[in-house]
Amino acid sequence: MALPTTAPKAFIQQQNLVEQVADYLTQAIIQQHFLPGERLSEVQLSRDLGVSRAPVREAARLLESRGLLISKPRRGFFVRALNAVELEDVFDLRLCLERHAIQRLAECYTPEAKRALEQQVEVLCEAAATNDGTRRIEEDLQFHRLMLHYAGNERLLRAFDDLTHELRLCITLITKTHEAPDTIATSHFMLLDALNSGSPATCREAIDYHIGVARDFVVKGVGETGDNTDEDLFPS
Amino acid sequence: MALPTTAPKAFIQQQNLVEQVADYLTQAIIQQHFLPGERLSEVQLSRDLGVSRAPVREAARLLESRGLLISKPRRGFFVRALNAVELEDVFDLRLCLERHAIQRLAECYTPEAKRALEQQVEVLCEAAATNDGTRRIEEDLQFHRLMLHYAGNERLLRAFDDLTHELRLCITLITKTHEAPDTIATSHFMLLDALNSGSPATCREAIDYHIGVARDFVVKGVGETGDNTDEDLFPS
DNA sequence: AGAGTTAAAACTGTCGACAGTCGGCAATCG
DNA sequence: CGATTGCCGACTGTCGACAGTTTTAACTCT
Repeated sequence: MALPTTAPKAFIQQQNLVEQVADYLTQAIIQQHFLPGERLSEVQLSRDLGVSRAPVREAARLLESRGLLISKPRRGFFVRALNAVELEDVFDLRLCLERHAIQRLAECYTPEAKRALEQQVEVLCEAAATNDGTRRIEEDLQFHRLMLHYAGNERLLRAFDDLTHELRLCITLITKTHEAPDTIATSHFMLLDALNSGSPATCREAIDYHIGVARDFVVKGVGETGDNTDEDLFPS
Repeated sequence: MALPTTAPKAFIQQQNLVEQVADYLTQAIIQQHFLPGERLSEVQLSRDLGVSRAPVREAARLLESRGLLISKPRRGFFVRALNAVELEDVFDLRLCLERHAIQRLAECYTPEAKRALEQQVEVLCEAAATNDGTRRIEEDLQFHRLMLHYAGNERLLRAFDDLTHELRLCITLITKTHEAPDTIATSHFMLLDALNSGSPATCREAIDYHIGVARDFVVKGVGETGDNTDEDLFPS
């Protein structure tokens, strides 16, 4: 009963309508087809997508749990908008998670993990040379995701994934600004070197610097493009 | 699937049906009226609660995002069961979050925060003297929640809340085991002392010790009561 | 003309129903 | 007697509809 390694299920088993709608909404929000604070009409969405409202509602709840949408009772779902404080909080939590992860990883830095991370840095450098801002950011996030993965704590990885959804919420704002490919490369090689050294202190320094740079970059980008400090958008 | 003894209809009167169902399910799961790995039938739940399936489905999705349920396509929702590895991961992430929080808190330890935490320790000590295991644990968690709260990062607090839902999944298993009231008290006074000292190193030591004790306590409790290592319950 | 009031339109929350699918059971075949 | 195949029941995924509420727009009065 052994199946071929390449999953044939992918061809046969079309995924749920809920997941399809969720994917569509996620992409639409990330690509700013729906602007922050904008209200999403269930009926209009279901009409546009050719499905009923039930899958749309469930998909919206899914995205709400991921922090991409906010629901107001009897009002519907709104695209989440991050203000400056929330953005700081997101990066602070990211620092918290990645500090922990890199130190755990340093404790059990297998050759496999080393190889995977080095390969991903190569891919990242390649992407950094292009003009595709979205791809640069995705490959960057993928590198960090790999770090979290090889740190060996699934729950930690899930927390990181939850966070990246919110990151993507505003990160497209800065895809236009072009960070120098060299900077990106060195920045990540520093992390690899720190892992090779095996020193917790060095790892911590490296990740602190790395995320600090990323935070400044995003905060600056959001500040320039116009931040969303409208408090009405964020009911408790 | 035996219906919990508490009258269901009484719950369903006031706010969002979805949230009411979610609260009901949460309580039922925490109080082990639904056992880990057990399947929840949408139709039966909706019949028992006197609502239609839509709110039940949405509530189930909510609980899935909180890690209390797991959905299998075309099969339905199952009560999440934590195996030993996942439990370790949960406590590792908790350590990560609380380490960060207590150090942030030490940086901005206002009198208000100090007072609130001291008061909560009093409440906790009072609860520790009783035989109400659930209340002991809730007051304990509330103390830690306050720490996270006064650390001043809403997103960090949310991550912690997400985690506590999973903690409660298995924590009731040990409500019977009775930790000495003195131990609980000293354990938390240590944290207050560390915060008063203002030393990051001391804070870190205190929280490491504190959570280490809690982890050992829970892991031991789960090990005794019978762990759920059934891999079938955890599809990717 | 502007502010307040009221009526209509649109939308969300909830419901019951239908169809496709999954798991189990029995009958059949080797 | 064991394995396989076809069938049956139960359940999930999805849909369209109704009721209550919110928003919008028209309308009246000053």
